[in-house]
Formats: sequence, C-alpha cells, structure tokens
Amino acid sequence: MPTMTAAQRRAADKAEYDAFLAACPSRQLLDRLSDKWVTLVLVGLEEGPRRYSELSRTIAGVSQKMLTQTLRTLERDGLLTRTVTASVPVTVTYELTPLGRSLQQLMAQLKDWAEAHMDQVLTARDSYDAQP
Amino acid sequence: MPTMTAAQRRAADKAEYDAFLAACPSRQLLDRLSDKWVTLVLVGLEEGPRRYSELSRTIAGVSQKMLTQTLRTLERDGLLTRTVTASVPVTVTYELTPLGRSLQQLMAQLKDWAEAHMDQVLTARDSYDAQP
DNA sequence: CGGAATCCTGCCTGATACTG
DNA sequence: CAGTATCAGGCAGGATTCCG
Repeated sequence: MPTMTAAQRRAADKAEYDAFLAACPSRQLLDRLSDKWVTLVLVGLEEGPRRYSELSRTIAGVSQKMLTQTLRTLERDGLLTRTVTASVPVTVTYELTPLGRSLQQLMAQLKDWAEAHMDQVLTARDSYDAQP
Repeated sequence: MPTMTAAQRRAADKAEYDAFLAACPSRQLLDRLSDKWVTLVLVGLEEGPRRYSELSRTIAGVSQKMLTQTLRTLERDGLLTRTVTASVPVTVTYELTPLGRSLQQLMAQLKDWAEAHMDQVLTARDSYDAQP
C-alpha cells in the first residue's frame, strides 16, 4: 500500500530531480539557455555596451519586467556587468564580461546555423503538413 | 481618444510582433531552441537511434506529453525521423537526420561550454549573493 | 509499447501604477 | 531614465485515463 499521497510523491520526486540537476552542470546550463530572453539579450549586447532603454527597443516584444529580470540573472551569473552613471537622468549601461562573450560566440553560431538552414526547416515543415 | 480597447490593442500588437518574427529566421530558431526538451532530445539522440521508451528513461523528468510533443515538432521540422516497426508490441525508433545532426553538433558545443565554465558561473553567483 | 485525449494547476507574462 | 510593486490571465506543462 502507498505510504505517500500523490502530492507527497510528486514533491519527493521533484526534490530528487532537483538534486540531480544541481549535480549536473549541463542541465543547469540548459535551464538558463532555455530562456529566450537570455539569448536575445546576449545577441543584443554582441556589438558592445548598451543602455537599458536601447536594449528595450532592440529586443522587440520584451516587457520591462522580463528585461530587468533577465539582466539581473545574467549579472548574477557573471555574464554581464551593470554600470550606473550618476547623472540626471541616471544612466545604466550593460556590457558582456569575457565569460559572457565566450557564450555569445556560441549563440552567434546558432544564429548562423538558423539563417543557413531555416529554409530547409520550412521546406520540411511544408511537406510534413501536406500529408493527410 | 482611443479607438481600440486594451484587448484590441494587445491583439494588434501581437499580430504585428508575430509578423516580425515570421520574417526573421533567427527569431524562429530561438523560439525552437528555447525549448529545453528540444535540446535534451537532440543530446539524447547524439549517439544514434533510440526508441521512445529509451528516450523517456534517458531524459529524466520529461513527461510523456512533452516528449511526444517535442519529437513531433522536431520530426515536422526535418530534424529527426520517426520509424514504426509493425511488431507486437509496436516499436518506434527516432533518429537524427543530417540536418538534425548538424544542429546537434552545436548543442554539444554548448554542453561543453557549460561543463567548462559552470564553476565560474557558480562562483560569480556566490559573490553576487554575498553582497548586502 | 507508444501514444492520444482530457482535465487542471502554477507560473510566466504583460498591464498598470508608483519611485528616485 | 531605470527601475520596483502589484495584480490578473493565459497557456505551458504535469497527472491521469484510455486506445491500437
């Protein structure tokens, strides 16, 4: 007979799963890179430092909440730096660290892959959809 | 005065935003790669064909719904093939296409990057958290 | 075994208003 | 300008059940 409710089993499984994640660097990376805003911010900073408002305009569709949140986590992870200039009005600049730049290189490769192969993907998609 | 309700404006903005996305291959890629299960499936297939149940066990934490859904979209996009062997019980095998393999190469680089730099990220995270 | 269909919950996200 | 705080909703995604 079960000694745990479904909810308890779920919690136990989740804790176990989290522990496994914590021990596995590649899984942690995936969690981070699986955030589309992370990728877009990295791409947005590829050509140098940008101000908050510039990023906000460049990355169309991002809410200020998600932009701030994404910038914070990236800063926390040491992928970019946040510089506040005490002027009126205040200016905040974001810039990739060397670590962030090394990751951005890989992102750029992904972007290149996409642009090179997107037509193949679209063709495959069409032929898949054409089937009854 | 506004001639649209908030909901209408939202819908219009969204349509416009989607149209922009549709015209930009790199954005479409990001939408696809921002799915952590996509990455994990590609990694799971890197060493050759795998059966559904094998993938399900390898990719710990994935629900059957998300696994099936992910495999379907990847098949639709021409990144992997789905082969059904009419036996009892039925056997279904998934395998990367050449296109899928080329993307998997890049994913492997990301995985390597993660394993090489995760300690730096964790260090940065600790020092960030240590600040009052 | 390998799914499809259904229900249901939580969190992600966006909108809005306020601060320094 | 560059945020923080709060609230509401929509949908991603998990659990469950049933089918070929």
